[in-house]
Amino acid sequence: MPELPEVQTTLAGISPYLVGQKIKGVTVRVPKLRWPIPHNLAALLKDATIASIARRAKYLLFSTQKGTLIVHLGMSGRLQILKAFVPTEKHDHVDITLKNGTVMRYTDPRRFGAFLWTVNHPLSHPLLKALGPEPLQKSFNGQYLWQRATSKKISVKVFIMDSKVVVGVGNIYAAESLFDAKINPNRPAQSLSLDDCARLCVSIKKVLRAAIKKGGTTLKDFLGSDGSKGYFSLKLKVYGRGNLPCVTCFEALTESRLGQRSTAYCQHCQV
DNA sequence: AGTGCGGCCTGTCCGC
DNA sequence: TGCGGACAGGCCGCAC
Repeated sequence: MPELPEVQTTLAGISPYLVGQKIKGVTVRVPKLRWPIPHNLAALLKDATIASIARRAKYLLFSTQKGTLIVHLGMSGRLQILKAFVPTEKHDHVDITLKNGTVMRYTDPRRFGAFLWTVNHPLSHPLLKALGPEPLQKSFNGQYLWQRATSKKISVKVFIMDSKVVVGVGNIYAAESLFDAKINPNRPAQSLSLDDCARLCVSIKKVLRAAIKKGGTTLKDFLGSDGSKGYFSLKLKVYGRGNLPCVTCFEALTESRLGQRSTAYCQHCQV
């Protein structure tokens, strides 16, 4: 499931093949994603040149002179670059074909992803305008997090997964970051000290950077944008390891649910 | 305003 | 072997 590191990896994987290229045509086979793909997307993109591709949170922004294509990979979405003909399979919903013959193919079994179009500045789009800071930028720091946590009764795990607080921290990385910072995920956000918040910020940045470096944590749904099998070996310390021994103290990890999400942590190490 | 949760989907795994 | 149900998950949007 693409989290921020996977989206970043996808961006890096597809950019060299797409930026500066002119679009020959777009085929939409299944328009029913999280929201319907605009019915005229093919007409909008035909003959457009992809000037640049950027990432904001988990959204990919394809800029053209006509407007911006906003893509979200949802839970199971994947973008691949095809340099030769490959027959479509069941969940291949969109092809964007370039004049040079290269195809960017979107595959998404669960169809939680999105293809949207805007002629305005993409960051002013309703889905993007209220987003919190990027986790890797300097303004995301202990002071900021501590201020935002004031009077917040929700658990710190749910808090850091709120995209209005900080973007790109999904369930896996929230659990891993809290373990790294030695903070119990059940603690109310407002109970965190400034020092806790500073440690947590450092841990979030550390965990995300490590994952980006490894090319993203790769679960079964993800393939690299070049189509190669991408089982990267990022070792998760708590996520999915309920009842297994803590890597630090060897006590059994606790697994519970927080905000309808499975949460694993060490009751001994995380205070 | 802050919080909690339903819904969107399909593949996989479990128990009967 | 087949089948129903639980579960996984990002994130919007609604209800309290």
